[in-house]
Amino acid sequence: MLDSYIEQLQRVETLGELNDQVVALRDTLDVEHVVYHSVNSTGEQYAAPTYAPEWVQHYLDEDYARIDPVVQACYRRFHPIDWKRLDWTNKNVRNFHGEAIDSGIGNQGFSVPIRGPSGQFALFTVSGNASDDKWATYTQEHVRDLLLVSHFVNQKALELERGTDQVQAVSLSPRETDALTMLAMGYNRAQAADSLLISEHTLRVYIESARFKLTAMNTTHAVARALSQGLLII
Amino acid sequence: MLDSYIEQLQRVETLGELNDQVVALRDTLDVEHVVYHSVNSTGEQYAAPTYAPEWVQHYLDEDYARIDPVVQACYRRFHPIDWKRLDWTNKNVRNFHGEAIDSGIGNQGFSVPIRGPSGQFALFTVSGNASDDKWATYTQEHVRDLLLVSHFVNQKALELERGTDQVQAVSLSPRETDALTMLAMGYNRAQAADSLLISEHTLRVYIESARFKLTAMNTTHAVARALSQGLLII
DNA sequence: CAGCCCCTCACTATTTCTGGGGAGTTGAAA
DNA sequence: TTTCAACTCCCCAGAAATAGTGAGGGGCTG
Repeated sequence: MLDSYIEQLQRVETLGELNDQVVALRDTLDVEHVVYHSVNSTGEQYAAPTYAPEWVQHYLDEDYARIDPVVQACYRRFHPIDWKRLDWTNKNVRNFHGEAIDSGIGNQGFSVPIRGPSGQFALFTVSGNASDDKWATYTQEHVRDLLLVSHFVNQKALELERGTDQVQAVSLSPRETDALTMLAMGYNRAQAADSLLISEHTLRVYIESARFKLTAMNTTHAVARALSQGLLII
Repeated sequence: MLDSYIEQLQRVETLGELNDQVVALRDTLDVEHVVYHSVNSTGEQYAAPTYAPEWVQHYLDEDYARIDPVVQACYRRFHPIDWKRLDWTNKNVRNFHGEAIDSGIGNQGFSVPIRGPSGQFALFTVSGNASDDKWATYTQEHVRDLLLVSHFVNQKALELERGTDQVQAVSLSPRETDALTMLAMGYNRAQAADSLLISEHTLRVYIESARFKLTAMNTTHAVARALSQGLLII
C-alpha cells in the first residue's frame, strides 16, 4: 500500500499534484491531518492542505514557528517525536496550543524532522484525535512508514522547487573555510590569523572573499550563512 | 528480516556492539561492505569494520573526505546516490579511486546521506562487486531498506555518543533570540535595534547577556553557538 | 512578598572591524 | 599556454563592537 503510494509520488510533476498526494496520504496513513512544512532559509513552504486555511495563515502571520514546541524540538532532534513528549507548560506555548486545538488539528500528533543540503529543514507531521494508548500503538507501528514517506515527500518537494534534489552550494576555498571556522569558534582576527599562521591582513582577505561569495553583509552574517549551509565543521 | 534487525539495533548499548551490528548488516543486506561514516563536528567517527584497516587509516591520514566524490555528492544531495553516477574524471579523484579499488572496496557502491541536528552529517554506504545491471536492480529494490537502516544506525550512533539524540541547549530569552537572529541575518546593531523597535543600547544588553549564557567570546561566536545549538531559526 | 529573570534605557574609553585601494606567486584547468 | 582561482602580504581612515557600571519597572514562582 505504502509502496504503491511512493511509486505514485515519484511520478508527481507539480506542486499542486504534490499537494493532492499529501491529501491522499490522509487515507493511506489513516490520520486526520498530514502536513509537510519546510522551514527554509529562502522562504517558507507549506503543504498543509488538510488544516484550516485560517489556521495556517494565522500560524504564518504570528510567526508561530518561533514558539511552536514541535518545530523547536524537531530542530534539535534527529528522531521523530510524539507531541505528548514535548513541554507545553510555558504560557505562550499553552496559548498557542489552545489555539491549535481550537483550529481542529487534533489532540495527538507525531512529527518527523527532515534535513537536506544547505541547511534545509522540514517537518513531516501527522495528527488527529485518538486516545493516548491508541496513538502510541499507531505511531509505534508506523514510524518506519512515516520516515519513508517524509523522505520521499521532501525529496519531491526539493525536486519541484529547484529541479533537482542537488544544491549548487557556494564553495568556499579551504582557507576561507578555515578563516570562518576560527571566527565561528570565537577567535578574533588576530588570534585566528595566529592559529592559521598567516598575517592578519591575509586573514582579512579570506574573510572578505568568503563574505562576497556568501553575499553576506558582515562577518557575523558570513559565519551565520556558512554555518547554516553546513559549510563549517566546528 | 530487516524489521528484526532494527529491533535488535535498538537494543545496542555500546559503540562496540554497534560495530558488530554494522558487520552483521553485511549478511542481512547481502553486500560486501557496510560503512557508517559520520563526518562529525566534534571529530570523525568511523564504523567501517569490513574495510581493510589500512585503507581506513590511509583515508583519514590523507583527509580523503575532502576529495572523495561520494562525500562531496552526498553533501550536496538529499537522496542516496549510486557511485556510478558520480564524476571521477578529476586527476586527484582518479588517483583516489584507483587506491580505493585496490583496497578492495568493490567496483559498485551506494551511499545514503544522513543529516542530524547541529550540522551533523554522516554517510551510510554499501559496496561490493557486481555487474552494473545487477547492482542497479539491487539498489532499486533496497533503497527503502537502506534509508531505514541508515536512519536507525545514525540514531543509535548519536545516542551512544551523547546519551540522547537531542541537542541540549541553553535557553535564551525571546528578546535575546530575536537579537541574535537579527545579527545572524546580517543586520548591524542599529538596524537590528530598529527592526525590534528598541534602542541600540537595549539591543546591546541582549547581545551581552546572550553572549554570557552561551559563554561566547564575541558576537560572532555567540551567533555561531546559538545557530549550532539550533536556537535560531533563520 | 521576596527573589529572580526579563525588558527597557544611558555613558565612555578602548579595541576591533570594515571597506576602499594594490601586488606578487603558485598550481590546476581549459 | 593562457587564464583563473587560490594564497600570501601591505596601508589607512572611519565605522562598529566591547567592557565596565548603572537604573527602573514588570511578571512569574516558590
